Amino acid sequence: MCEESDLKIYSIGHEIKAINHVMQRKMLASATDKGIDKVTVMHGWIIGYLFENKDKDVYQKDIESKFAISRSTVTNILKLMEKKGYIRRISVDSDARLKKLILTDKGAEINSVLTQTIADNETRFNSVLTDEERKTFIYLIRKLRNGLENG
Amino acid sequence: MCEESDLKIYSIGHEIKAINHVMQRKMLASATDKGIDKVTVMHGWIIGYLFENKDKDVYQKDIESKFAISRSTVTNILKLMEKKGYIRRISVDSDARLKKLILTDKGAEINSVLTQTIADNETRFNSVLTDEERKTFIYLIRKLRNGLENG
DNA sequence: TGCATATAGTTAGATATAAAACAGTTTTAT
DNA sequence: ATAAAACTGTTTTATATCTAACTATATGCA
Repeated sequence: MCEESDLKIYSIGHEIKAINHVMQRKMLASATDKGIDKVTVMHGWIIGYLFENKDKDVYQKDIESKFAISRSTVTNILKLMEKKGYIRRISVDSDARLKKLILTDKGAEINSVLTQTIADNETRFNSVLTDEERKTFIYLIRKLRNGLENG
Repeated sequence: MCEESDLKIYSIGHEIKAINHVMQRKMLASATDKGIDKVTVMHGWIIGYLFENKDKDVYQKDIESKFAISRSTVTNILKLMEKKGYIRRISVDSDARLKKLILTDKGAEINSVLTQTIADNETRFNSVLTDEERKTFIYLIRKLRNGLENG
């Protein structure tokens, strides 16, 4: 039970926060370089997702499941993104409950500027660990969560 | 580059959130059972830390480094905890910059009720994985972070 | 047809979180 | 001695996050 191998939840949380933080810094640097809005990592991911799926219908609920955030968080984030002019949220006739998400020109511009940075981040994130290590890591974090949930 | 072994930061974040969530639920259940305030996981950790170190001087900056949260977040959390009556924050003569943290009786009572739940959480968290797996996990998450930071 | 249930999204309230700018206080170096 | 630098904590501003209660709509079944 030595300090080194004792696992604290807040320590893991800290590593994750640090990882996010590095990504955020790189995105801010790119945005400043290119003279575009400084967007958060999550905004960047959502913009990228909408760009990739611009030929399909994407609704708020899809963001919820894709990024595993609560419904109300989705509302908040997307409202803010709309206010900043990156997306529009449009009611559709087929189902009045849904709001379809459309990337604006401004959103698309941000995507084109940040795509490389985000891709670099993802690539680096996936190249730091070997394939084997990455599989192990995913296995372990899921085991941890399941073990805790079913305990 | 198949979906299964592709590592997304938000996926990891999601696992961590889920883990925290399980702990939070268990703490709320305990608090309801015993008729005490419902405290957050972080409040529980801080209360436990102050109880363990009640013979030592603990300042706000110690919370900052112990739990790896920013200075302003520490201010917010501790102010809230003081408002709820779990702690007091006292200026000391030796150094006017410091605020010493004192666990109140109410804080100590919460500690005595939640200690078992928190310890159970920690124990389970540390028994889900074998020693070997735990070491591997810590190694991998640090490698991930360092690789990203120095890339 | 019509009611119960499920689904999509919003709002309110609470907490967490960080960066930046700030105000004192203490230490260090010259 | 004093000026610069470092340290500790606060405030402001902005964002993220959840739960619970809510509105509105759609679907399914009896």
